[in-house]
Amino acid sequence: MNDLKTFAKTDHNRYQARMKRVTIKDVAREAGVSYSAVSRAFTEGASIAPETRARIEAAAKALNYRPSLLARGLVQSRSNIVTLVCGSMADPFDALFMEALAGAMAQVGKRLMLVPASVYADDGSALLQALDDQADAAVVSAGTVSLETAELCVHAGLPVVLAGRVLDQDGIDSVVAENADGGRQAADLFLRTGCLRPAYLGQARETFSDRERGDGFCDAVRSGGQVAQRHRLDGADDAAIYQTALRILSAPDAPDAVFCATDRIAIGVIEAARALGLAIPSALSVIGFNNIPAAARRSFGLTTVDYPVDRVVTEIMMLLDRRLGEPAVRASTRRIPVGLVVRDTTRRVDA
Amino acid sequence: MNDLKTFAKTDHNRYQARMKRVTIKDVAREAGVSYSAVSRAFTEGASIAPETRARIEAAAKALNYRPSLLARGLVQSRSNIVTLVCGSMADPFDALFMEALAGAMAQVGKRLMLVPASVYADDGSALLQALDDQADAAVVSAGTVSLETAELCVHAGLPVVLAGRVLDQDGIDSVVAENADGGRQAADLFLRTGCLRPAYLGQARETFSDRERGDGFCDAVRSGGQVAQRHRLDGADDAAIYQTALRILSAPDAPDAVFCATDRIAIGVIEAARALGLAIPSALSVIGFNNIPAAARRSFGLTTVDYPVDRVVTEIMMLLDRRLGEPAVRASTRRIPVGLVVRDTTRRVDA
DNA sequence: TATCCGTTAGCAAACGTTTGCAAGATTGAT
DNA sequence: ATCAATCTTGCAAACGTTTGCTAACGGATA
Repeated sequence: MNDLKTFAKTDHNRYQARMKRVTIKDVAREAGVSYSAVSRAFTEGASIAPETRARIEAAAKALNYRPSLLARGLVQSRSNIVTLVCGSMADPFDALFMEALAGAMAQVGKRLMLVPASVYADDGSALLQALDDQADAAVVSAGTVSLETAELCVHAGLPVVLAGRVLDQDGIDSVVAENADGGRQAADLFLRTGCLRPAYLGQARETFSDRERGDGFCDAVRSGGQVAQRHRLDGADDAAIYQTALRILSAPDAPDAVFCATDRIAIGVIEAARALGLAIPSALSVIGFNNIPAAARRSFGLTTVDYPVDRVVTEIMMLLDRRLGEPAVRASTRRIPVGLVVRDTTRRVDA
Repeated sequence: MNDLKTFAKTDHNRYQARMKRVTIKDVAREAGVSYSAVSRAFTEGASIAPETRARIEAAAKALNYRPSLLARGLVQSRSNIVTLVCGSMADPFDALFMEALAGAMAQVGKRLMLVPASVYADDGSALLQALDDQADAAVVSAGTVSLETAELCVHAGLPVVLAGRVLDQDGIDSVVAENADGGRQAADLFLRTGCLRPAYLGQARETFSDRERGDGFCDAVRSGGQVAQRHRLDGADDAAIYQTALRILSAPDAPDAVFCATDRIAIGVIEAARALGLAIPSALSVIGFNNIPAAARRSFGLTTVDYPVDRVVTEIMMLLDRRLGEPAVRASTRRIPVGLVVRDTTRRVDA
């Protein structure tokens, strides 16, 4: 990607041969009205005679007129853009979340602007992009968001909703899974199916959800009178997942049941177990989190904690709706209930 | 998602308590200069005394000033936004493509605006969003794009690059895989490993790439003196893939080798084969396309045609760079070479 | 000291909309 | 026919920038 270095430096305006845009004035002239009339013709419920509107619409169509969202955004100080600060798409869950969110936004006439957290300094500055864009709102599903940045957004009246973490800052809504409960459910199943050495396997870098899941799991295991190992990935990609799983499963005190922070990790564990000749679920039980489509594949049949992405998106939309209507409303964090879907990587519970 | 119906209708501006934005004028007042000076302080290489610039930057920082991209975009008629018309993210390849593209754009100071093709009428109107946004460019990786719409974009001076298809319209660049060659390579491997009833399995709705892959494959099979079956999915989701595969593999004249339009389809075929007790690769060979991470998993070990997503993104950036510098340049379509990566779903070729 | 040139700063006009206000047109009732 | 009330329309001022032009201010040269 070295050729990109020259990209920004090239003066792309040298050949400023860009066509002049068809503006509201052109339409006005064509239709023989003032240009405020044209504006009104395109605003639903504005005070304009049906016949005039028809004439204007005809003129607009003839000229291929399209309103400039930039100009509109400028004067309304609202852009109909929602900024999504997102991370890697390597986990299918994240991709599906983004798709669902984009769809929901489109339904309410807003569009999603992508900001990859990875290309910004890890100081929460990615979120500031939303401010620059005059975004109507921001959704953060990855990356750091500092209290300072958050404060800035709140102060600027930018609604921010966090997905997958909560921040102790007034004015910042968030929606997260009932992570601890999910962990508890996983632990319960392990205990009830007679697992003796349960373990938790979390992300390489601890995240909010990751910690909650691990805590919920380990606490529940402890309540059951056992102790849980707690591990962490050596890296973020599939190979690292596999290697970590191999290491854990071939250790002297290898677990006989592992609860993973995500389905993607769980699948790596399944593959490592198979490579080691460990029978699933008799010798090793595995539970994931998210219930991504791959978990349901026959190749894996992964028992997992279902985290319904549509519910997440719906909650986000509701929080946004509420805060857009009433900006000063107290911040709230919505907890999405999760539920075990039992497949083939856990043993039957004895009746 | 029924609650969204009221979303747009709610008057979110009722409580227009939005903080007044810190503008260039505020900074100018604070720094004791005219506001054009402030503008220049933020434009690289502008004619301004270093000391004045420093003072202005200090003032800007003190006030938390952030330039309005809307205003800037309006006057420059350039928004630093690139619109991506995209489809479902159910196939990991698409998600990874998007991630890579977003990253590359971020590196050159542009941001990606998501337009889900599915929410727009199937007449190419999704692309018009790019026009409304005053986007610097548009990338289309899904959905329809009509000649009429394309013509409109070209005429408006909006660079459009198509990913995965070519359009016979001057001014529209595109980058596509050497699909036919990939199909040919797959066919050759099948033939050389002694497969007798090769088949192609394409998308539910035929796409450009899909057709090319199928054609390349079938032609090559024919040149080898055999005939190839040609099938099509019954639906788009994983379940439909699996069912279709089941049907094809249990037919009386079931193929003993199937080349799939994508890895995702190929994985479905592998699973169906296993469910039917067909040994891979002895009883059934399978080849996919794209080489997504899942193909390399031990569970699948899928032989596939590698289509390097980074190359695609690089080409797109280069095409964009070229056209931004010289808008009237002739349209070109870049073909990305593809290559077989042989794993475990095909038989060894006899030396 | 007068002249010229280069650098820096400010003025004001764009960019394409929306929208409050007031005037004009239309309607209906008296 | 008159008046009030309602609808429709146009004017012009925003919105927050960039940028061409001009002026001011130096210093260097003659």
